[in-house]
Amino acid sequence: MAVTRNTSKARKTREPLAPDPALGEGGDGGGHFNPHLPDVDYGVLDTLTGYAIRRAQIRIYEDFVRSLAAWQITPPRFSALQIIARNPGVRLTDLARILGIARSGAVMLFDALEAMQLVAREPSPTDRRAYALALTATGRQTLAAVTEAVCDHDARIGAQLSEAERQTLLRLLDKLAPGEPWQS
Amino acid sequence: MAVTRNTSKARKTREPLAPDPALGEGGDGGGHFNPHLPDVDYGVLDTLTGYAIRRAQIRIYEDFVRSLAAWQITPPRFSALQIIARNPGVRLTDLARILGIARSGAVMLFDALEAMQLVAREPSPTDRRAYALALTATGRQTLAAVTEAVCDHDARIGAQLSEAERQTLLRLLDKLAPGEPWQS
DNA sequence: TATTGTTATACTCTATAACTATA
DNA sequence: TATAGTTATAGAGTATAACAATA
Repeated sequence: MAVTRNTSKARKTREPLAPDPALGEGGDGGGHFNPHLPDVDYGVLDTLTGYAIRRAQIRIYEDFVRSLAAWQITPPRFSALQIIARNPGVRLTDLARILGIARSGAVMLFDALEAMQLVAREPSPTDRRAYALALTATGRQTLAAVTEAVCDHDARIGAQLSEAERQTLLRLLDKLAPGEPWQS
Repeated sequence: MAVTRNTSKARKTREPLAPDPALGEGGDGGGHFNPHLPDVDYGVLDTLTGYAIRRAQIRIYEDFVRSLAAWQITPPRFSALQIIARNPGVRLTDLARILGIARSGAVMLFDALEAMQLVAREPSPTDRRAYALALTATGRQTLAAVTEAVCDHDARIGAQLSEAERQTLLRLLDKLAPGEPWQS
């Protein structure tokens, strides 16, 4: 089937997905990731830029999901909400490209947010194939609160750094990930 | 079933998994992730430490997998090989804790490396329940070549940075991800 | 009773490919 | 012919829970 906007058939909404079972406190991998256990020789891993970033990313992801659990908001969902809020009328294809995921993934991500009443598909004024993605009123209110929680989380993870250090970190990370791929 | 080490029944070896279909050049998400498209308003995302790290991590992961495709080595596989090489006799439970994954995941990861003839289970001298994990002769040779390729990759992604900047980056990332979780 | 390795199962995420409607 | 959105399917990766052997 294709775009069912103008038919009476209700769209199949997807259930809001669980935030991330990887972080359940229950049993096995339940604890917190410790990036540097004592009595362990990490070898070359300790000298690699890539591993240092991976370590940080795991910890940040954990804290993000914990901090936003009450809203069922994960990092990709927050990114999508921000992009939609700041770029009104983006299409699903745009969203996919911006987030670096496949179009089908963008549809699933958006469907989850739609089931949470945070976003809606509006008709594109220029292309009858496409939708203009938008936040609902609820979505705008929720995003305001969520953004505050995300900024709190981000401040918490950066608390060990001075503001000057944090700016330096952002600048160096930006240089690390330029627009064009690195030369092979 | 439990530990079948001393029986004649052959263990079920797992096929080496494909490196990561997410990076296929074929169709949809096939291109390279561009962390900062023009004409897109990223809003608060541009100010978040967490998003900057996520951007960098995606790009680094892509380049890692591309660089190591010939060996079928992914970041988790490389980490596991390094840990086993530098900490002879670690058990599967140790490996899981070090890498921050569940024990069942460590088994699957190790099984994949075993199917590639890079590692082997040796009897633990002190605990008949456990194995002492070790590299095979092939594993040691392969790891030497793979480590060189990984270091080349890491140098490439850090090429935009001076060595002083790279050291600063590592130091700041280390401060960001300390041993203990951040205070809620 | 607790721990080690193992297996079964489930779920998330992501991709590829085919399809409909429209450009 | 190409593009937008959708769906189906498949795969990797991770988790939880139960189990046998051993501590």
